[in-house]
Amino acid sequence: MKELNIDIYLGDSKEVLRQFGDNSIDLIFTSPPYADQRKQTYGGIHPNNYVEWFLPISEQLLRVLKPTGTFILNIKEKAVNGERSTYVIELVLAMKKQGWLWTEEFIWHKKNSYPGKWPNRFRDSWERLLQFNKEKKFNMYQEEVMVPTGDWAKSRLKNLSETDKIRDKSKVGSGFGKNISNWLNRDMVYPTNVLHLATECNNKNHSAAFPEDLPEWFIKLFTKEKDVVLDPFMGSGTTNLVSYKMGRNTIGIDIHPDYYEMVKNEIESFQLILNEPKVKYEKAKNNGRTELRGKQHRNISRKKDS
Amino acid sequence: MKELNIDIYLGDSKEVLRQFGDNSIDLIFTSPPYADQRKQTYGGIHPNNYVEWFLPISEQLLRVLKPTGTFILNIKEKAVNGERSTYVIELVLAMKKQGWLWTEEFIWHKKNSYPGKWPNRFRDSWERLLQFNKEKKFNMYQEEVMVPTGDWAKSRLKNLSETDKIRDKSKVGSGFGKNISNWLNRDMVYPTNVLHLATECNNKNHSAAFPEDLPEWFIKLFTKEKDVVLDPFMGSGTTNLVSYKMGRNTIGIDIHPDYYEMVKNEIESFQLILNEPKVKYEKAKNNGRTELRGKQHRNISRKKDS
DNA sequence: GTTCCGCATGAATCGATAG
DNA sequence: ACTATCGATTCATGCGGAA
Repeated sequence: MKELNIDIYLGDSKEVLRQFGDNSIDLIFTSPPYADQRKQTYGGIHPNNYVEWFLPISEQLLRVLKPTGTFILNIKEKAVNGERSTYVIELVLAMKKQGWLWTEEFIWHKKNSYPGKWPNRFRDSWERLLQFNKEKKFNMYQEEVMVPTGDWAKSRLKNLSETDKIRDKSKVGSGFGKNISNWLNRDMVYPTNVLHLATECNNKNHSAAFPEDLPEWFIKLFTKEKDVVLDPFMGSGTTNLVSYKMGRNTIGIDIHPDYYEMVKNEIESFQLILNEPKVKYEKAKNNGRTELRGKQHRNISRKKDS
Repeated sequence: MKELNIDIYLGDSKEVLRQFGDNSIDLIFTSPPYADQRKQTYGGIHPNNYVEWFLPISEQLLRVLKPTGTFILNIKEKAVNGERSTYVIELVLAMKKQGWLWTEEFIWHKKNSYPGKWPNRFRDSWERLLQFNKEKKFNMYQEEVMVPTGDWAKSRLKNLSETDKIRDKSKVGSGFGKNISNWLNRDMVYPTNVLHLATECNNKNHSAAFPEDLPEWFIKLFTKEKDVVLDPFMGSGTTNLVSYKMGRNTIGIDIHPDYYEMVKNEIESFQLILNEPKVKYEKAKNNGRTELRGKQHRNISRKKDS
């Protein structure tokens, strides 16, 4: 009998993270608030202060990440005054000085980017997925994200989408949609470092910053079941919910009480819907990791039959 | 009666460029030699020295570019010792200090990237196309690169490319986009900052660093006919040949004699094939710009009926 | 139940206006 | 001069209602 945990915390990540032990996280996947020119906005960080704001947090992340773990940072600089801001690339350099290895930069090619027309610029339709590691050797389960080969898959998938109305995400790019891999388990190849998927607009009454496919792909690639996935900027909790669905333990932190409450409610309704008939719920008991937790945090656990 | 020039130079760009006047170039499109870890390689620059090697050249480029002009730098850092090198992002910061505006970063998503498999990374299938400008206002002819609208493009453009795309390329003067917009002049939308082109590998017996579509797209976007396109790292001369086909004046510089000779021969055979029946050739006469040229350069001009 | 059309909605960006 | 706010522009997607 095993337990899966979703632990969410209300507070500043650089403070909350002190509660966690060294080398305890397998994957950090997060999309921090992007820099905002407006200084006094709720949650906005000015581009000029972004690096110094982020470094204390990444310092803690470096500490809690396992040596075999990976940190994926989803971010994109905005255009300010006709130029691209440089705070992201400055952050990369600063994090290297902090001790991180900058292993790779994935590209998220957004199919439906925000519209608009300007005399000097086209629509911004991609974001960075910066991969950082502590060591050169890290866990990577490449087979989990293999995709069907080009020609054969194209024709097959075309018929599929015409008949079954399967969404575009199955068709393109880098291995999203597990139904495909079930049918086409031959002629599979490894994906590339360009991911091609759409931004889900708003499925429910809350809008996620990124589609579920995005964290799902990296969770498959860098963790196995029972591993621990951390999102230090939880937001609407997409990373944590996806992790939980995929059988990973997960921790979310956010400084905004409304996000905290929203995810808390989301988890409850989510678990009720998913597991009503078969699984029994209970409040979490204390175990090794829970001893360190602060009062604010919420811990929801699910018993799994095994 | 107008002349179109292809001028190619043998020499170091930072020296050759001194011959050119300020504010005389409309577009710089180039793919410089990538950094190479091996110190003594022919043409290779060590990552640690890359920025200091490039800055004297970009200083000249900043001088010769028109205030309304654009500099597109095609580059991608390699993975060295398990990490992405940082010389490209350091170069961006250094060029900003030099006076350049970092306007945009396009992504070239290569459809067929270099094959390979590694335990800690996937195939690299994208490159950066860094856009720099002198002023916030610059020439941009966005209508020239419009593309068919979404759903439609997938089915129709595919047929197009299979049957008629090759014929379009071999045609002189008329741009690739012109034909499309004639046939599909409704439902056209502006593109994004992600380019999705295949890498042509087998055009001739020499392999170009990038497909012709890539410089063609930026030449259409940032220049009009009779404008001047410069490639300070000419290589096999793709940028210059495409520019010439599109009715732009073009200048190429390369430090390697074999590249210089190859492009020289290429230009001659290219022009013979293209214009044999109708156009007469002659050695270039001196005009205003030619006065400044050194002995090494080669100037080929074509008389156009008007 | 399908299919199709209309409409709201985004991690956007610029230029103008107002303080 | 410098900064905050607002309107205009634009398009892929998902959803709801209608045929």
